[in-house]
Amino acid sequence: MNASSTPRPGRPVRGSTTGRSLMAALDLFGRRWTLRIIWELGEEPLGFRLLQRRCDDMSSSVLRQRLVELQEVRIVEVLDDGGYALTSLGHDAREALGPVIEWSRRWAAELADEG
Amino acid sequence: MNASSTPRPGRPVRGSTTGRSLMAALDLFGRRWTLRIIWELGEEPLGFRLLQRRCDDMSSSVLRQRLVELQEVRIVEVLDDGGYALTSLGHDAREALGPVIEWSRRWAAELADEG
DNA sequence: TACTAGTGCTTCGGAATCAGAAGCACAAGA
DNA sequence: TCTTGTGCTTCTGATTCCGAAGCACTAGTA
Repeated sequence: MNASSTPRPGRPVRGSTTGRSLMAALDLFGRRWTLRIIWELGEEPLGFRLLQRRCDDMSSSVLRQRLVELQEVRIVEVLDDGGYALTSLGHDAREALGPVIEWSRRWAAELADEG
Repeated sequence: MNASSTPRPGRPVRGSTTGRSLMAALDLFGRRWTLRIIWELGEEPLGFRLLQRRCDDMSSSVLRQRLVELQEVRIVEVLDDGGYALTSLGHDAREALGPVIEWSRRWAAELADEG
């Protein structure tokens, strides 16, 4: 794990010299499974293995990596009982994903017209 | 390029496309540079090399790959003059990203409090 | 006292993906 | 003709991801 590779606003991001917060967010979200993890955790706090199952049995090594990254940037936190949960910031992020979900329905409908 | 590997919302199953279309979207967006490309193309249509520059000089091979994928799922189209542009569906997707941008600002502010 | 089953997490080899330099064919301008 | 810029491909090495295996620990069961 290279901790310093986690994209953060205010600092240069992978392939970026500007460090604009949006680019940091796009980089963070543009990593496999991160969006999905945020989505699944939004429903309810989950333990490691259960969360893994919800994410189509993604590999445990990557899941662990993502969880560390998301903790570093305060989107995910560990509860007293050891479970993983979204922080308030994390919940905001998930809510911000709402329109994306609506869009994906329209997208699905449009693509279905052609097969 | 394996064309069939591009995530698409599944065909309607038992009258509902809801669950799977979101997962397909999360998978599609969870690929490096995809979100960024949609974002940059939202400003205006761009040629290949200019788009590449806007995306922090990402590698041309990956850019080409992403553009093919995004064309397959009707988010990006090629104009008569050869430039790349978002389709109307693509513009909708970019607009759906609006709340994510607002969120990223709050995220930046909160993370700045600690360093 | 086992024994079992579940947990969070790590390790590691191979597979898939990405990065980035190089270069090709083409077009427009000087 | 010579240059410059374009879209795009190909190639090699680096990075990332996958996934099976297994470890240490806990809770329950007998």
